[in-house]
Amino acid sequence: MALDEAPLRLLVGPTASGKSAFAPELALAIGAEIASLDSMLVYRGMDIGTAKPDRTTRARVAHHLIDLVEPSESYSVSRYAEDARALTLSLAARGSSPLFVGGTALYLKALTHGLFQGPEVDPELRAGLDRRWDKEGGAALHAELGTVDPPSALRLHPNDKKRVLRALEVHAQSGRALSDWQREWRDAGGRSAGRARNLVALEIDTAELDRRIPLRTRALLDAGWVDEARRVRDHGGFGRTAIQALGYAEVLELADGRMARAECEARINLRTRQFARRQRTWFRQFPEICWLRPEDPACLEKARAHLSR
RNA sequence: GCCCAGGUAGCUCAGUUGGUAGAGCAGAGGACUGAAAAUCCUCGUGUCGGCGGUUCGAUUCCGUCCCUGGGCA
Repeated sequence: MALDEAPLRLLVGPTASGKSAFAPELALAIGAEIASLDSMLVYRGMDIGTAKPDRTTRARVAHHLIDLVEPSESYSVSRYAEDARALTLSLAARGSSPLFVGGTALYLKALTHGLFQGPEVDPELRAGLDRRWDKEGGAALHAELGTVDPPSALRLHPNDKKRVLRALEVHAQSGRALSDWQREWRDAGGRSAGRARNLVALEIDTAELDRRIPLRTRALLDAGWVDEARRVRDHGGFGRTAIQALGYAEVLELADGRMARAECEARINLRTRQFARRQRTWFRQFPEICWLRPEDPACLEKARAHLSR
């Protein structure tokens, strides 16, 4: 179908690498609109802590896949894949196309490799498994997974609660092993596994990142992050996924006087650096990435050329 | 100046009844398909403060010196 023929164009990079500043220039240069590739920009009202692009920027270039749900709602990679697909179709219908920009590697993989058509989350089922994990212990549930889905049990560490529970959940819902779904998906080539894609990433030294992160944390706090976090909590609250946004838990402790400002900043800086490192690990899984340095005067031109291949 | 408690991994500390030491955190690497800014796994040689002494052997015992807290003057 037409959707799968259009090459994906993406700009990725670790947090604080300068994507937000660079993206509008690049989007204008290639005649695209920006589609966020970020699991935390989807929440309305979480603007400061997630460093969401501001109004001025969004007025210059249209930004999509931002502010999709309330923080109290759960969002997920499957919803993202659907939303991204719908957006691509609607842009195509008016002769435009998206430039995906962000740092959520799982969403990137969902875009490039697609998702198998398996069962969605069943909150009650999952809650029940969660209770069993606490009561019977992870080893017992991992052993149980070994009887219904040996490949997944082999692949997953017994302590990997999140994935062990998901694998059990998939089997309980569909009667099929998660590994079956995945194998079938791989064998079929995936819905868009072969889809052409042009991937550009911003490269930044860890020393420079270490310099920028504390400045960014301080700037976000000075811009009113504490009030924002309080506002979200007092109006609807944080859901299961939104509360995972880096720093909000710490900022709420600061708001309640349970943590000092200096400690709060230090803690957020630490977690941000660790996050950036995990992102680096992820991006190494995409050998086709064209790495560019933002300080290179020809960066924009190189990115434009790479995405226009 | 005297008394007490400490000085062990980048940080906070444990420990060795004398046979050259290990946790947490940090850091590095890895994994990752409906929670992903999440979650999980792997990786620990460091003059055990300095110098002497006792000993086959000292980080451990003894002496002395230095440093850091606290107390008394």
